[in-house]
Amino acid sequence: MNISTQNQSFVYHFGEMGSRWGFNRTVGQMYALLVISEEPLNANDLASGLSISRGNVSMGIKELQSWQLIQVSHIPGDRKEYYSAIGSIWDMANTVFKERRKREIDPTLSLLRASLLDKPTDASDEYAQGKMQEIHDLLEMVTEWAAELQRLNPEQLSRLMKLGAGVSKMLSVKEQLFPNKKNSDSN
Amino acid sequence: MNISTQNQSFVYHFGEMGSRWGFNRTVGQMYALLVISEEPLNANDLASGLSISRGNVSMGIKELQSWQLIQVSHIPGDRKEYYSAIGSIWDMANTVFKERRKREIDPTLSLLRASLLDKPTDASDEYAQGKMQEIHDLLEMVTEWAAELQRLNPEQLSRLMKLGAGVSKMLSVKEQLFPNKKNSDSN
DNA sequence: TTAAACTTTCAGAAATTTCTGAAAGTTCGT
DNA sequence: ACGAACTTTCAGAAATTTCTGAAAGTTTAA
Repeated sequence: MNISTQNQSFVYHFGEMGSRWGFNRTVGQMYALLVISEEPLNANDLASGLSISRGNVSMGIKELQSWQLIQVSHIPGDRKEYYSAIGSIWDMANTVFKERRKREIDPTLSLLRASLLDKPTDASDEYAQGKMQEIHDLLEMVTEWAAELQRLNPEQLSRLMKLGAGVSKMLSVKEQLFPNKKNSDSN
Repeated sequence: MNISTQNQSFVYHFGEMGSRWGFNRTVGQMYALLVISEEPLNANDLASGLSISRGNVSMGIKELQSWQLIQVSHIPGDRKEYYSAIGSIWDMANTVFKERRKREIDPTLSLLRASLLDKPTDASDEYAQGKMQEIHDLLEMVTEWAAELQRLNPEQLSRLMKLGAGVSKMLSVKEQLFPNKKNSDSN
């Protein structure tokens, strides 16, 4: 298998960026290749397409599976496994978000919660705990919100985003329609 | 300088996580330490507090400055530079978001735009471009939206997030109040 | 202008991550 | 039960990233 020059730069770039998104270069490249190819690919296709070893492909597939980003299929009369990217781009984004939350935010939240249970022993500990509390509250709010948003379907989400700046206008409309309890945050 | 055991785990954890957020372990630790310490710290404090070399601290500071996350100050009669985390936790989150967008999303968007200008040479190129277009549109929408949200002040943002699931209800209210052009996206 | 007090730089060392390829494991048809 | 066709594993090699510490650079005061 070889990749058209047009797609080469996409695959390569995805490799570079992939590493920032939590997986390594080859895994990023593998995923990019699977996303842009209409037909499912087998492990040898990936290895030859990206000029990497068969063993590396095997590990990469395992990784992509742990991210729930790819799907296995079979071709009658062929014993190889064929892989393809799962679902739409929205699904992909959703999955990556959820997965990163699980890997990056959740452990931090646990740690912060645990730290906040300790009694501060002096003024500087107290200051530190204050900051930790702030970080905790922010992370918690953001993750909860993200979870809410992920429950919307792409269509709703898309509409919401297209509101853009309108969102703040909407906020004030909402406040006027349903003026509820006072809004005195400690922020 | 040494760090209380209570804070040790926070600093260490931030180091581990930091690497996922785009900077390396030591830079993450340095930042964590600066965030939770009320008084500004000098380079030696950081080096001894984290048991790392003075040179490493210097590089870390440069990195944190490029992220615009820290501030320099001075103490009368002392020639050392003292560093502290800039602004509130909200500012920090904002800065990290903006910075990551610049480093991770923007280059991808450019690449995708460039790729989309090429004429596809065959059916598989065409399929690939379709996918790239989808990714492009998604990234563009999300970044634009993120930029909008960042323009809100923390208070507004916080109110918006606390709406939680209410956001979808609000969406439909808004549609009823201002039913405008039909909503026929190509998604 | 000199020297003390600091900061930065950067070559090479150390640590970490990723990759290869041979060997071991699995599955399937006969 | 065997062997062909595949996949996975994993020890060590290669590549990459991070860190150290000595040397060079900068700033300030006198």
